[in-house]
Amino acid sequence: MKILYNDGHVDECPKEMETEVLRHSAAHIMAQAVKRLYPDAHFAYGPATEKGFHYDIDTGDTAIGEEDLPAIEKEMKKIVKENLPFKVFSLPREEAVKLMQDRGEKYKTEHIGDLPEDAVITFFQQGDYIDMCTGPHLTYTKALKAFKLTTVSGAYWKNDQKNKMLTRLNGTAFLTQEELAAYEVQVKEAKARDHRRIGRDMKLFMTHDLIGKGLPMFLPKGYVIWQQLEDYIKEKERMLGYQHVLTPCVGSVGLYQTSGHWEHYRENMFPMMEVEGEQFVLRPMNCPHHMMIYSNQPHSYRDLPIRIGEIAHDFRFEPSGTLKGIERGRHFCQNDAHLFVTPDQIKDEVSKVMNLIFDVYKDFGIENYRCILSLRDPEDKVKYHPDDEMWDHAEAALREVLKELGIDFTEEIGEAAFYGPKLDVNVQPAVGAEYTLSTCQLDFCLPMKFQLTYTDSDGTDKTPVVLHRAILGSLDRFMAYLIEETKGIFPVWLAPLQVKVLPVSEKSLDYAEGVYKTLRDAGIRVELDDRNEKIGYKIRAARQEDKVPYMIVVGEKEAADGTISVRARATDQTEASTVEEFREKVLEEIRQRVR
RNA sequence: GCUUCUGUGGCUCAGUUGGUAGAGCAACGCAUUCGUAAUGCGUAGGUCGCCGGUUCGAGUCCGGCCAGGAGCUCCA
Repeated sequence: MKILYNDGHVDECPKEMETEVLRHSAAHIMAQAVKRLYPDAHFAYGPATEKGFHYDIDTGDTAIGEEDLPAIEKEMKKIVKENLPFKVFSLPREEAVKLMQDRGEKYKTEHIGDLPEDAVITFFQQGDYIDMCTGPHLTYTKALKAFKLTTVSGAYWKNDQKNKMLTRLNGTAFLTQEELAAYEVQVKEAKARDHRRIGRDMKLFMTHDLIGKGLPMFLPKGYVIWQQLEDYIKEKERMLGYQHVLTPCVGSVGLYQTSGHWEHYRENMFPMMEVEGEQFVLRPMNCPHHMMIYSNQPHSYRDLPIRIGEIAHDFRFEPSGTLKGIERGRHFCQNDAHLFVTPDQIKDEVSKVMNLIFDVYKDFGIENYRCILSLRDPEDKVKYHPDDEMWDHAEAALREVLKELGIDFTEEIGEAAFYGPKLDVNVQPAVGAEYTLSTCQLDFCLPMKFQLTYTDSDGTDKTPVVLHRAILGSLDRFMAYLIEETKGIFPVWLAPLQVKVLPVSEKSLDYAEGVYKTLRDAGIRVELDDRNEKIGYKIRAARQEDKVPYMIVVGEKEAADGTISVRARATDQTEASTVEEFREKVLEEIRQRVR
């Protein structure tokens, strides 16, 4: 594939750049089509993305909706067929500004103003459409062979909420029709994996208007998984010296004024309520409560580190547009803990937290994640606790530990908590943007605000350092991720239903009941399908609806020789066993948490 | 919150240019007692998200609200 660079030369495109160039050119061709159909449209940014391309457009008074996409797509096909050549030219700044102004491109004009003084301003043109752009691009429009417009959404100009909301037209393009078709299949499969769909189909959780938006409720089967996760992580934490507490979901406004949350995050909290002249809020996080637990009694340096953990209910007034099933709600349950440590224990404790995170990921088979060191924006003195020395120290400490542990990470400016830097572990869900699963945060700030102390070896009072950390993040979100990773086919120890007993006919019902009771009494989550249906039907239901790991088929044959026929969901293989053997096997799998 | 799209029985969907609702699966009943991915027949179930408007008449047109999807912003 030949491509045109902004210095005018044409060259063979490096393989790894082909799709990106293609998509970027597709964005230009889409813009050209839009300009033909909507002459008053003004264009902002139109990049290639990981999944396709988009262009942000100010459509003036005429709205472009999804129903308009076919017409735009048709016009694009026409442009492709016209096989227009891409041309490139550059202009001095003044002339560039004039060209864009003359064409009514106010966003492009503004963009020129943001470019550095010495920037070479280049334009790509196909037919009568001219776009300010650094390229490179295709050489002819006919090279765009496989594309599709997908959705219309909105995006703020320069991604700033204070700016105008533009119309974002989204599409995707591939080198071949086959790749495009494969992509469409993949999108369909991702939708089928969406935790919201599986959660409803498998009756794991529900929502209802009368309860309120962003407030999912866990149903019996979903709560089974929840409880397993809770037991699992608490056990891990106990082994590492954590102590668990229970604190209320409400706190006084004064508590959050002390912590600084009231000043920094009041907008994201449910509104204050007043009773008997006292003011309270639903808590959005647990740090202040745990600070108060620490300060309940004096501490010696010998007591540290102290690790306070809680499976804690929190409430945050998330904007309605950000809510997403159990991945992000207005109520959620954090796997939270605060570690109170001396300065020279920081490294050791951070590395223990990171090891715990990776240990847990290994247990669940989570492999696709990335680590981010979230730093403050030094310019932003409002959002972040103003103490540069503290910040430099904390950020350096965290960075050093990560390097020592050999963890790959990227740094992101302006992503820190107001009280300190974070190490976030992010994952990509089936549908939508990536999110943080686990976090470890270093905090020199809140211990000061709460005047926490410990007595050091020299008899003086010192301020402890606090590590905030969440391993499963919120149980809700972790469960959402697990649902999507497993497609609802959970390992035995997590499965809401572990075994289903399927009698071949009512003749073998008595024997089936005996098998059922043996397993139930051993603590195995088992159901008996005593419906008057054929065995094929019951297997289909157990597979598709329950996604149960083990199906036990019993008929007259089994009843006669006292065996059971075990069919594994994972392999669809059947093997004979005795109920006692099977019971021990399953119990062992549960104990071992076999994946 | 913003832009945009969507909203028909538990689920998946049909419903032509406005004339007072259909299917499959699930549920229930009857028959069948049947060996590893759907036995047959039958019954019931919806004032088409809610409210208002236009019209002789609205699931179908218009407005508002609610909820959901996609994305943007945000996520202590």
